[in-house]
Amino acid sequence: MTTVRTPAGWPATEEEARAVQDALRAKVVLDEPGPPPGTGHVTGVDVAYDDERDVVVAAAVVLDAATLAVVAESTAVGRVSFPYVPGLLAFREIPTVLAALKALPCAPGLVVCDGYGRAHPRRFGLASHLGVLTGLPTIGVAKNPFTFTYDEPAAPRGSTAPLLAGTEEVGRALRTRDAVKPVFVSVGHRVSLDNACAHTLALAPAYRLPETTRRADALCRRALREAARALTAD
DNA sequence: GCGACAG
DNA sequence: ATCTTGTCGC
Repeated sequence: MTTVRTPAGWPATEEEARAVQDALRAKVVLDEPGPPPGTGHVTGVDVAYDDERDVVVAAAVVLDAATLAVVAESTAVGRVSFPYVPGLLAFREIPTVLAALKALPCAPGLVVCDGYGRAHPRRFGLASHLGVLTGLPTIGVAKNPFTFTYDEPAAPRGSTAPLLAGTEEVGRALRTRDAVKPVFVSVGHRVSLDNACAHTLALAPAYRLPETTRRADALCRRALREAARALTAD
């Protein structure tokens, strides 16, 4: 597991962090469809915390998009680089996630993030931020609607409803299982919203959450437990 | 001003 | 995110 520290010049205040988002937002690419679902690699990234010990662990798990088989995985440990502030989640997760992505032995392909992309107060959530920093196609799949509104999608798996900021569609509520609470999909970087939803559905054949997030979540939790055990052992 | 608020 | 046992159901 690779170790990272907070990058020099990392925002120290909420005001600085918002300024970074406002500056980087112009670099987001929204006019590319992105890779076709079911081809190449799809990579899930997730993070687990131990605020008590000031430890954060990120995991990246690469799947074969056609079979959903695990192709490669990596983890990285770091220090908590920012407190949790709604709208500024990226500053808490990104340094360690970047390290995990860099530690992968192969190309990540499409990156699936836990959280939002365009569905964000300043249209620059975690997935957008990670996309701009890496140049990779990214999408966000969140478990909650944040502050946005939506009408309940129809009951069958595959049904969608717009996720709205006022009248602007910033993402989509996507039903991945019949009659089960939808997930909330938004575009990160270099992927269309239609394609982001198609990928998410293809990645969730059996459970509400995409296999990418499930795998990354399980891996970073296990790695965090092991890291905490190592710190306690001495 | 107050509360809500991805993880 | 994280704290946490059993339990109902396929």
